This record gives sequence, structure tokens and C-alpha cells, in this order.
Amino acid sequence: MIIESPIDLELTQISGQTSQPPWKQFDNSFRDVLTVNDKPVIFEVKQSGEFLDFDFKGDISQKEAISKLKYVYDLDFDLDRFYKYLSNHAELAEMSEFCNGLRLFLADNPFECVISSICSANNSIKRWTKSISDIKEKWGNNHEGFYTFPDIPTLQDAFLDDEEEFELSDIDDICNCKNNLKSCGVGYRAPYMRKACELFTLEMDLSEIPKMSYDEAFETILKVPGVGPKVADCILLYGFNFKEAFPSDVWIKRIVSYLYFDGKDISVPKVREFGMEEFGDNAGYVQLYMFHYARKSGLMAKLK
DNA sequence: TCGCAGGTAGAAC
DNA sequence: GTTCTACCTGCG
Repeated sequence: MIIESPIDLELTQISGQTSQPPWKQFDNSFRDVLTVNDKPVIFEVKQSGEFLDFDFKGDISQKEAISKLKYVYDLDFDLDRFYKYLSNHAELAEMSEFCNGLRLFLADNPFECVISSICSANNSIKRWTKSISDIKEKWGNNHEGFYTFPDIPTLQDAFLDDEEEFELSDIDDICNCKNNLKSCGVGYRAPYMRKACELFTLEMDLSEIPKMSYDEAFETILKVPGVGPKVADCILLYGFNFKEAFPSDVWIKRIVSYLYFDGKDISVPKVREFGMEEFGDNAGYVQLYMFHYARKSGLMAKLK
């Protein structure tokens, strides 16, 4: 079954968006389990010309499957309109040819995105991918070798580190302690993750976020432990589809400084303000395209 | 072996 | 309000 919206599936999958790790890659397809109406559904997607071809296994209708895939791969976003926007701005004009078909890769659910994004802070994509995959395998549900992300209570009950697991479980040798957050390589982010779970249990309802304005949602999500401005914007963009977010890290700062400020060093908070002001509803996509344009065009190597 | 890279929290300015 | 430093791990 084909969905007729242009996309570069592989580019979208491997682009390091912190919504969820890339799906498992097979010869010519990607597969993973998503949750649709509280039911696990295994999806297989592949490139067919410029479109997405898919298959699924699970207790939902074809219409529901299409709707989920359209959300996760943001297939209703009008890329042609966006490319016209890019070509009308000299600083951005080259980007669409380097990243043609790149789309947002949105999270299966917001909680997964919050924990994933906390894990991504001050981290490498490689270590981040391994940590999130480990968390899913240890505490998520197994569906034919594909794992869902654990729910809030399950992750809240996870041990923090070897010492805590040794103390509170009946394991007789601390060397055998492997079912704890730090064993997933998340380092000092482990307590942030647990405190975030506690916050979502006691005080903050993530399902309220989509009803808020961007500014209100930003201020709310900033209260989550381990979440600063960069991570908050990633959560709002990849987890809640707020396309006016402009996640600003050191790379975006270098790129924006180069393209717009003659190489002059601008602070990250100023870059965020600039991006939101300048790009409006396109900010999220501009950020995504800037990063991959810099990667592919050689600009990143030059700015290092 | 050690230095470096990457955002946030908390403290100091 | 802005700037400094510690935090954890994998990599070169």
C-alpha cells in the first residue's frame, strides 16, 4: 500500500532526530512496532519511487494504519511549499537539493520522546541510540523482537544503578546487576529520568501539552528535570509536532552564525530567538534542514 | 592515558 | 540576567 507523499525514507530514518531511534533496517525496508489505539502494531515501510510503501500487522484498520504513518513521518507537511520558501531566502536556497525528501520523524508517544530527549542532552547519537534501545529491551514489551517504549509507572520503578539494584533486589552478586538505568549507559541522566516519571505521575499531565500555545508548552516542559531550552524544543518539535520550535545547540549556533552573522559568535539563546523570529512556522523544518545541509555539503567540517 | 565533545543544574558573578 | 563548572561515557 502506497502513501502518495514524497519522502526520502532512509534520510529521514538516519537523521538523528531524538523522537525515537531509527527503526530496524532490513534489505530494502525498515520495521518497528508502534502503538495505535493502545494496540501494538508492527509496521514495515520501504521506499517506492519517491513515495512510502507500507505493510502492517495488528488489530487495526488500514485507515488507522495510514493515519499513524502519516503522523510519524509527517506526510501531510507540504514539502513543495517549504522548498519554495527555502528558495526565496538566499541563505537557505541550497538546502533542499542536499536534503530532498527529508521529513520530521515524530515520536510514537510523547513520553518516549521526553525520556529520549533527556538522554540526548550532552550526548552522542551513537550512545543515545544504544541507551534508548537498551531501555526498550529491558522494560518495554516484546512483539516479535520489536520493543515498545515502557510506560511511565514501569520506568519509574526501574532501579537507578547497580548499587540500588543490589540493595533492593534479591540478586546475590552486584556484578550481575544489569536491570538498572545506568547500565543502559545514560550516566548522570538516570536520576533526571526517574524524577521526570515522578513528575508525570504526581503533577504534570503530558496530554495537556497539545492544548497549549507554544510558549506555554515550552515553559511547562522546561520544568521537567534534565530538560533545558534545547531539549524542551526537541520535545515540542519531535514529540508534539510544534513546528515553530527551533531547537538550538552548538551546531545550529555555528551554522546560523556563519549564514546570518558573518561568522560572529552568537549565544545559543539568541540563536533560538533569531530562528523563531526569522522562520516562524517553518522554524522546526529549517533547523532540521540546516543541520543536514551542513553535514552533507561539507559546511560542518569547515565550521569545526 | 588522557583530552575532548555534548546540554543542564546550580552556584557565582 | 549572564557566565562558570561539574556531571558521564565513548572516542581518538
